Amino acid sequence: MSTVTQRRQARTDEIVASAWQLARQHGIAAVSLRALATEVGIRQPSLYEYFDSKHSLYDAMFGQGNRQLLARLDDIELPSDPRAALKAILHAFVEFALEDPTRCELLFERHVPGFTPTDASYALAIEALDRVVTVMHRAGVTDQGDVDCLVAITAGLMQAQLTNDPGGDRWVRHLDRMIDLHLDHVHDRSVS
Amino acid sequence: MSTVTQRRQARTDEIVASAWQLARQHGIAAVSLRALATEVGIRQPSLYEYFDSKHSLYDAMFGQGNRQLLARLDDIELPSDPRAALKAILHAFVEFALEDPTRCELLFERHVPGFTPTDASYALAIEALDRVVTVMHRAGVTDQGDVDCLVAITAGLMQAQLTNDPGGDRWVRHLDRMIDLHLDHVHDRSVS
DNA sequence: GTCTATATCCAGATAGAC
DNA sequence: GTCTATCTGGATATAGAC
Repeated sequence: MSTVTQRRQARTDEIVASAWQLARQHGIAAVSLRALATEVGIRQPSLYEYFDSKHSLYDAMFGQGNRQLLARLDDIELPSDPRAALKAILHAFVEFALEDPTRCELLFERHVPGFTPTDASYALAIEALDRVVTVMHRAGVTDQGDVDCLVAITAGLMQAQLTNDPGGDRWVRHLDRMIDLHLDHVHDRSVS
Repeated sequence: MSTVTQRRQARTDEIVASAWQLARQHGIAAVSLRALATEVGIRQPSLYEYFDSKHSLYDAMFGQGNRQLLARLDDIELPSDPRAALKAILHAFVEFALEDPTRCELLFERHVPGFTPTDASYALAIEALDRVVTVMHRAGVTDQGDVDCLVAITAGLMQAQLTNDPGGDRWVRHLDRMIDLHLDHVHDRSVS
């Protein structure tokens, strides 16, 4: 990679980082290109050297967030016990979501009116979900309905936590219990 | 109530109804006072005769939505069996939410940046939740953690349904099964 | 690649005549 | 109670000089 390309990439990364900072301060939907340019230390039109539109800025943020999620899922060492492995990966997912509510807004909620990720960025989100589903399969959760339920339960606890008590654990502390309950349920059905 | 007051109230209701209509077309956050005035057939500044600010318009919508929810919960005939009653009221809740995604956005999600309901309106939301919790208590769900879980599970299924398949039942069709599973779990614990 | 300047459009809110 | 006119501020995006 040429030095020019490197510099450009570094600048782009810096802009995205500043955008996240603004988003954390005022909400993901309230990021304006004016404020972003000020934050970076350039004039607003100069941003168009790096992003075709505000939409493409959001897409870059969406992609980066999902790459962070994938990296996180890569980092965890999955226990060999399938049930423990499922707990581990779902915990990692929830922890990732809770540690940055703003990132959560962009990645998992619909807080940016009119924004839809490009296919390339969306593929990253699909891949992350796929990894979770794979671990579910290994734990014996093969029925699509059961997968849907477990995903919804995890998301429900996470969402309630984020909305009502960010930083606390009133809801997410029940995650393990809910996973056990559901896995037992799935297992009981398969043997009967 | 005087005729003048009646007329004024009728006009106010009409404005709120038009606001809901616009919200359903373009999203709850995209309601503008200009478009609203056009829809009603008056000029934009005239809206301030009925609402002090856009915030207070949202608050009126929030209050109306919650009053509709309370009316719905009043309407259903609760079975005498506590478990059946819980299923009935949670189904009513979910059905209410799914039949109008836009109303859901304002009542249960955070899709209006900067909007927080007044205490009076928020009290209605609390009352609705209280009614659900009361039925939970009667079904033996007395532990706050269990209440939180059931609420989160219901919301999780509802949210997944709304986001991924509005109008369908891929997620919400599991609601009864999840309620049974959870109630059995609560009961097993209490006898052991 | 960054700038100044500007186009274009939109928003919520207020003043004051009628 | 409704209007016209306007204030004030914001947004994204583009043109073209340097």
